[in-house]
Amino acid sequence: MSTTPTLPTSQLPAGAAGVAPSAQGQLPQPAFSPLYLQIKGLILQSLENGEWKPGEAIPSEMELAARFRVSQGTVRKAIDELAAENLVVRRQGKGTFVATHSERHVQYRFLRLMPDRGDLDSEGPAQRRVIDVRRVRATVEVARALSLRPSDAVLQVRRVLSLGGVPTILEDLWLPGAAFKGLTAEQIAGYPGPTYAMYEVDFGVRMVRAEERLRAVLADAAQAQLLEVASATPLLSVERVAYTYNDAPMELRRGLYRTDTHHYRNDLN
Amino acid sequence: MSTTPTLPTSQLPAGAAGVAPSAQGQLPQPAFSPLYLQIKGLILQSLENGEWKPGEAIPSEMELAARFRVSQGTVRKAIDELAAENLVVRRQGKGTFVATHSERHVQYRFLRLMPDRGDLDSEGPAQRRVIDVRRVRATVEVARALSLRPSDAVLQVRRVLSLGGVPTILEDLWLPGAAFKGLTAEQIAGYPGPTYAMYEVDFGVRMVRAEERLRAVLADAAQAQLLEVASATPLLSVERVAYTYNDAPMELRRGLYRTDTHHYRNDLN
DNA sequence: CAGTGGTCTAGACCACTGG
DNA sequence: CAGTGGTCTAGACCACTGC
Repeated sequence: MSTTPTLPTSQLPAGAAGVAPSAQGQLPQPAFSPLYLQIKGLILQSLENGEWKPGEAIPSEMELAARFRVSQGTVRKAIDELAAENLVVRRQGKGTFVATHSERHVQYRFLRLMPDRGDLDSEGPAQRRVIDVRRVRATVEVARALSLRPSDAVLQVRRVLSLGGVPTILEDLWLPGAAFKGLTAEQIAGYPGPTYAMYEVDFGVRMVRAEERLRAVLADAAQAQLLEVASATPLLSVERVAYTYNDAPMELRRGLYRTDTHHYRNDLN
Repeated sequence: MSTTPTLPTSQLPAGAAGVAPSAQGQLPQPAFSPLYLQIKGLILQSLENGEWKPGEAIPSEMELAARFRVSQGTVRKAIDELAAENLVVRRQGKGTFVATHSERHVQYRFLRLMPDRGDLDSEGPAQRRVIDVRRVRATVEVARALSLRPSDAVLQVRRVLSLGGVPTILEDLWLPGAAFKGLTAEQIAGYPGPTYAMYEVDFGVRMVRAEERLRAVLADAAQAQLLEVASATPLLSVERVAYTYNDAPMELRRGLYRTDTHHYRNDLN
């Protein structure tokens, strides 16, 4: 990436603001897009294209300003939004880095389960026990959640996570077979770090956001056994769809959380 | 500017009361505070003092810039943060307004329960049925959550919310007796709008953020009857502490949500 | 020390709202 | 039309990091 193939839609003015929102558009949505949003889009494209890999630094604000022929302030505002969305991380004095799940600090980025006393760190690293990995065809529900066709190949994983030595989470994962070809049980069980970090490293899939739906359910016999609780124990069901860039769903996950010693924490504002 | 050659380590220009980040502390944290954060603090103070009431407009950016003797950009950055925290709302062409729970748009600001199909609006307004209001002494748990002394007076409310005609949420509320003196069952049941809006209007208490802890539990006999479900039905327990300014807790709430037709939705990023 | 992100200013102009 | 928030620029300086 040295020369500059950028300037795809070629709108970036040299010295003037503006960017002709639209000629005499009769559309109900003129869709005025300020410059910094266009810059944000361009940077986003480079992130998606893998021009900079997770953990790497992106060019400095000055460099990007020169590249896009805008002022530093405009680049700054674009990066501000990307940072707010956790797509990049700013580090004063060092640079701006592509966010990654492979960092001690942001481990368990999507896990909201907390012990009633203390914090997750005090319980040591989570123990993963993989129960089952199999290739199946997507059910209607899985297909819809992952934007696949029913009967498309899907990897299904079942595992138990133990916190502080106690089995606490029973999870079923569904992954599009195409993107995760060759995934093995050993990979899932043995990877040192978050599973989402493994997705990045081994498959180039970077999860950017997720949506969860929570319900209270009763443990059936099989679930109760795996979690070492009585049958009909109430469990917190957490259904999660995780997305990469462009709102593309890449993982469906259904977790059953024991909430006798832990709780799901959420901050509202 | 006139008399402001930018200020090294914190300080406010003439006129406004400074905030002096910290005395010559020997702390390892020098606590450098940029100008815009000091301005934010001053605006925050005015919000707390009630200089501008919920729903009212605050002075324009230009006015505030003049008042604090800083540039518009600095005021802007301060307001940006306040807007990000939902303390104020910006409206282009109109002004910046003190956020309020009394708006159709942001109704149910803290309620994350969604019908499995459709949205909350499609079910019409929630029906409130107040079961009980009484004055009690704070238990140890309630006292801790609300930063009170045990045996301090507390208002306890029990009510059932029905969505689309179906009883869906059983809630117990605990409010500091001092701040909510005179609260009646009629006020709670009859107020047209969110309960948090009633707190604002009738008691001058504005909730700014909240923390929730979720668990899966089983309905006991009394709860089951009120929610019209079988005993031992799994329910989502949502324990919420709501805070006003200065992180002062002003309400403890424990909701039991039916999750057979609804789910608790959470977006992660 | 140079390079990075972070703050602050001053001024210009644009988009939106309401009278 | 005037007033408000929103965008953009250019330049200066500060705080932090690493060599």
